[in-house]
Amino acid sequence: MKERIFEYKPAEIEAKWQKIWDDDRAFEAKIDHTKKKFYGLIEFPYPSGNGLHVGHPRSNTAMDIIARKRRLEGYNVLFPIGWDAFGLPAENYAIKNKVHPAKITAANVKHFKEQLKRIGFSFDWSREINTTDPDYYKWTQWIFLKLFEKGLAYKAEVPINWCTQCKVGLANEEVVNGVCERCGGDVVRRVKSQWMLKITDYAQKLLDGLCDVEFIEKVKTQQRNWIGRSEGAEVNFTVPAAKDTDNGILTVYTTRPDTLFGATYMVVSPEHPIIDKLRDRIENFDEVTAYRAEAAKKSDFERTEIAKDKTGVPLKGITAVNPVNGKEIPVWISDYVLISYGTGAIMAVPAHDERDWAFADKFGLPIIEVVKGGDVSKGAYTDIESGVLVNSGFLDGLSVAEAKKTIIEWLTEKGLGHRKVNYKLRDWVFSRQRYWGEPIPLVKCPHCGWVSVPESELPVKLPDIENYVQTDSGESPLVNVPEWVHTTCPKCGAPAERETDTMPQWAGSSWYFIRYCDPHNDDEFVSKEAMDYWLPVDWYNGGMEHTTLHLLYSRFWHRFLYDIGAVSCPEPYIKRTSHGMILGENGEKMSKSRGNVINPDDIIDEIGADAFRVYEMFMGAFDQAIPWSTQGARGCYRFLERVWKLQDMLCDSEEVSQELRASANATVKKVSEDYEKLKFNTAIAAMMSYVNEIYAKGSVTREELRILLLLLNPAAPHITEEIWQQQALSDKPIYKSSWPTYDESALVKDEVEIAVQICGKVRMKLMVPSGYNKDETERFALENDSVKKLIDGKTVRKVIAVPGRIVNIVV
RNA sequence: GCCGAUGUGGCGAAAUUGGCAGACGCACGUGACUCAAAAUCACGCGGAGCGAUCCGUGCCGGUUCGAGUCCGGCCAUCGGCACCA
Repeated sequence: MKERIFEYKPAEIEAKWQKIWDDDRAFEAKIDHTKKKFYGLIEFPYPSGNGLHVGHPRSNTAMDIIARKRRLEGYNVLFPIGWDAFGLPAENYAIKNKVHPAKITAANVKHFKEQLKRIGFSFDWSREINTTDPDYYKWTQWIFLKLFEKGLAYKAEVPINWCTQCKVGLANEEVVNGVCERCGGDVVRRVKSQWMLKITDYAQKLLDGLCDVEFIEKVKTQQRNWIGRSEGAEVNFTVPAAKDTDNGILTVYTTRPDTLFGATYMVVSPEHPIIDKLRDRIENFDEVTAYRAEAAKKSDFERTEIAKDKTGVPLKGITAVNPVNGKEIPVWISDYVLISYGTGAIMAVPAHDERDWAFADKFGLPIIEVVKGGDVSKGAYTDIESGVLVNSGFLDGLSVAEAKKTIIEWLTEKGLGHRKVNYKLRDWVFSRQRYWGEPIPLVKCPHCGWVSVPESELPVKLPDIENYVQTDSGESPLVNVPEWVHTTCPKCGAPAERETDTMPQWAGSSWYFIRYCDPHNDDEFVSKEAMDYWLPVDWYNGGMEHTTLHLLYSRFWHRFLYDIGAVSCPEPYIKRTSHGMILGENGEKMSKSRGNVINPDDIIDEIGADAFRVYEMFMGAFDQAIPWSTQGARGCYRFLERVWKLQDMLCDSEEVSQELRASANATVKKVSEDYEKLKFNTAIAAMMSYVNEIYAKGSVTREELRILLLLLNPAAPHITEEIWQQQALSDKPIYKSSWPTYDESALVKDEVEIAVQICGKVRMKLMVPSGYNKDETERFALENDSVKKLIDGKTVRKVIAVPGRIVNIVV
């Protein structure tokens, strides 16, 4: 082996190439209609004070590999980056230290940017955006106004989580096990007037849209479950006592209208309006009131904690009439019926619903079997496949499916009910009583009501304030800025007040991928040309934790923008994949309190960005949670060092080239395919094997090295560029080169090794000329002397031959 | 409780989807180099046995010439949802 040229010094090489890419503006995307576009997206980070952690680069490196590969394949690639910078940590820091959140955010962004740049991602930094930039949130506000104008934003009284110690409203994510995440104080529900977005209007569209996109199945399933579509019927029961109100009708929602004959009582939720309307007719109103107060006091947490133990109170003096058979049944209230779903009232069929059964069992209510197949004295029979209707008049003898159809037709005809679809999806609570968010651009006028701020006056900027703490009543700190709050009505000019609530963190991230297409446009949120060229996003990778919030919210906004003609495709993302979490070395989730956090800077200091990137991709299956191993990362450094030292093994022997050709071709095929399937671990393993093979031979030709460098470049861009340049493998750098192709015919070797089995057990291995078919392989094996010896004296009963793999001889 | 995923060496994991289980890497062991160590290179590395062989992919059963992979029934771990009628 020749003397080594010089040592592998990642720090020098990486700084050098990062500068070259910057100076060259190598990854800036420009619209070019002669080229096919590829838009690759990763979730833009929240620039937290802790800096980057090793989880971020997993997603980023994966998409960087795809982006770099696409460029080599000739695509015009958009791979942008930005900052999701509104949010609670910056605000909490501001409250504590009386520093403007913008200041700390800017410092964090600077730190994150340095860290990301060190890793060598091929982001288009010229398109960097920041959700807290007024030039950005101007358009977030603009989209909100569109929603408002279309009636999709409305104000409603909804319960929020209120921390009794901090005296602040908390987001659901901040409530952990019923107490405040920060101070451990009790969290109670408090009704507040909030801006809501009518995402429920889009439930069906968001569900249908899933059919047209390539999301991994897990994501689709979670979104479907979250939207929670169910088909059933609304049925009107008459309540004679309520004749004067509601026309004496109480409507329920049920997915089992077929069991209508089995309804033995009704339950309304404690919040149901009918209770107050019937107050004079309810004989035990005091008891009912006490129960309602008890239910209201319970937090959501308590309600679910005691989910299995049913409670309730009968509405004495009130009965309902089952429309199908005229039977009078009692009416109860219980908190197992939710006011927010269906009609807030149910018909209880204890024989065929587990919750109703538990309730009936506890309070001694009658249980009538109407679907045969189980033992309703022991528990509810809920099977809908095999049962047959009984005790059900004209439904007797029908299957559940037939009975459903028949009863719905009957109800519809008589005007007693109709088919109904319900969704679990709730409207989106959109306001926060916080400072560090986009101001909601509305003005409340005593004469005109809520009025939009005119587009020409956007953005409504956040004013500078001193104190970021919410008021005692839980209002946003913006209420303490009278000169900002007091304004005039844009419609009538009368004195009016601005909305002081701000938007949630999800707002800015619901459309950022659109802004990336045209980030510096002052006149529109995106130009038609940019949007038509770049959208939709071809491939979006991100965490599973965003499946039901960010991913659903952004699909909602995009679909809305499509409906009003502002964007030209209905779905924003064609393909969505997810990465697994990186755990600490002890296999637990990385966290400061566990003391198992790995700082990427330390790793890069030791082994360089390339080895860090390679390790993040090699450590295990991309979609699974994997514990970090610094030793394992060092192994990847060793691999790159071995690649570096291939420079000492260069030769121009025809023979060496011949011998490596088949492996090189196989590696191109394997790596090309595995990168696409996000199977980075096996792609890198294949390159390692290829390098091991070269070491076994002791030399490599320029062409075979060239192929390896191209394949490895997306994962380890710096070292591969440097070797490429050192060895003058081309007059242009790799990032301006082309992805290697493979020669299918060169994949075939002269001979293949197959296994010879006797009765399913491997007895020996045999080299067989490749290209042999089934019969030829079989004959070849049976004529082999060693094989003959193995089956000597036995009767061959059957031979199974699989060309290129195996011959199994049954004796 | 419901939905989803996973279960393979000391560890992270592979296995062309029914065809040689453990590729690749970590850790470990032996040797070479070295005064020595580190680094590097070479070899070994599921278990039992000197051996030919036998056993082995969470457990029990089945289909098949052949099962990590398919079918039936369990167990365990992780993630999401959770009184949604």
